[in-house]
Amino acid sequence: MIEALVRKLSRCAPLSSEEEGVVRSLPAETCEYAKGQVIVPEGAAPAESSVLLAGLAFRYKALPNGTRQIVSLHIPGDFVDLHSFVLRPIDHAIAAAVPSRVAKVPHERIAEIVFRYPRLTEALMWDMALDAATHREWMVGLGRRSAYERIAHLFCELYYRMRMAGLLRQDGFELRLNQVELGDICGLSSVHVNRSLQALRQDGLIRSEKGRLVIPDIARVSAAAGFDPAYLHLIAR
Amino acid sequence: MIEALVRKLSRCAPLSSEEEGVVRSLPAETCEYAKGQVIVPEGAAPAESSVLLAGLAFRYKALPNGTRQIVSLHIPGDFVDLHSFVLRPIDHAIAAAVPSRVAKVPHERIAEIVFRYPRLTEALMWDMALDAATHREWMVGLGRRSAYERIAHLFCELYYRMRMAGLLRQDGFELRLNQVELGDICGLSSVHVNRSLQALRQDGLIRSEKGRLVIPDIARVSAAAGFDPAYLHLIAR
DNA sequence: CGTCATATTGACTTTAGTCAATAGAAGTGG
DNA sequence: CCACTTCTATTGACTAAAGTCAATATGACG
Repeated sequence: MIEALVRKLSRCAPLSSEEEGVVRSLPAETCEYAKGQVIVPEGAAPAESSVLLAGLAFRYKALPNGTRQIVSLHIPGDFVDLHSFVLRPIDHAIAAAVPSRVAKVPHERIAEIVFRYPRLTEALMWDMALDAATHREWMVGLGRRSAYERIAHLFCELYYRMRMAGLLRQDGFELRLNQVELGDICGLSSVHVNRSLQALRQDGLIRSEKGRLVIPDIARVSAAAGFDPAYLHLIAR
Repeated sequence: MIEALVRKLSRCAPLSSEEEGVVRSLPAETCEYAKGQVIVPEGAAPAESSVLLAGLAFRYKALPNGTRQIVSLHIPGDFVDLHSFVLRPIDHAIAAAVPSRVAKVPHERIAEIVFRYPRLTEALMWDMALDAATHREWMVGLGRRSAYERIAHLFCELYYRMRMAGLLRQDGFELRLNQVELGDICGLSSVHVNRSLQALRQDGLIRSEKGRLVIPDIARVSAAAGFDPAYLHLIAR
């Protein structure tokens, strides 16, 4: 399912069929990871970057006091650590949130792109920039939004990203994150996540089915969260 | 003072003198901005990226409720919005914190680099990646550190960045940010910033002189903040 | 000397965290 | 399919961190 990456990169600019072929031929191998397994440990200097093909992965930084902050969440089609091509060692760990399949792209292949395919290089830069834009939106949530809004905002973001990746199924998508993990994303304790989720359900904004999150009215949740999808640079699909 | 950018980019990999020349010739013009002036408004799609030559600038996102979150702070030598080359419109505003001089680099010049100078392209990608790494460290602070630690951490980061840029003067540096701005960086109210600063001073970790911040013992502040400079990718100077 | 911005303080409120117990659900081996 | 373990969710009682509001200083500057 490297196609998801091809589609994502073509959101930067339409790719020629040659360029698409280059992207398709990037993976050297694919690896499977179990739920909770570390894909790249913090401080490692991998010789390849990972593309998530299936599952759900996140990047996090562990603190000396035993807590951690999850700094990004990745769905299929995401280049999880493209930046490790230029910035090593990496400043965070990467782990699988659920059983996941990952394609490994050797850094030499990326170097080749930078040498020979400027338009594709721009697409890679675009992907890095999109990642950073998402970081910024998360910072806003962590710094200035209430617990309720943070969680609602995260769900809105995932709703649109899942939709873009073709993973939305009648107003809902698979999401197997527990409340501790949601807390590590939103900078909250799991107890407070629990209470905020209850409030969101009470208000009819979300419905949780086993491993699935349903958002019956995305406009209402967006309003509650102060969510504006502009930073995701979506395109009509 | 485009030299600061040349030096910064060569932290990725040594640049040839030709490549250095290319960087030096990037700016098309330089602009002056007054304290508080907006350099690029949120939602704009500039045709050039800004390099800070002198002063202090920050990027921020404004929220509907009137608050804002500052998402990055820039010192001379920083490419403030390199990403606007590939990701437009920009998702945040850029403003001068103090009177500042900014060089404008037309995006065509960057495109030229991507077409003809792969090693320099990698250096630009490195700069983008470094920006994102800083975003991530800020996320950790916003999500998981106390007010006291957040402020101490910010000061540690600035200490090392200033030192790298050659702007450190006997354990201190110029820093003209008021407590409201510090609050917008750290996700705190100005009142709480005030109290945390008092605690930091009380503990002998910092000293504030008019427009200057002095850190007599960086090791002690680093310990208090849980600061590890690895994410800044410093090099020996 | 007065004005404006900024810093400081006190009193009080709110949000979110902590701790500990209980309840549910999911998965496992027999 | 059942008993059992284990993880996850939920609840209550209490604490602590940070926010709010409003008043008062302080300081830079024209």
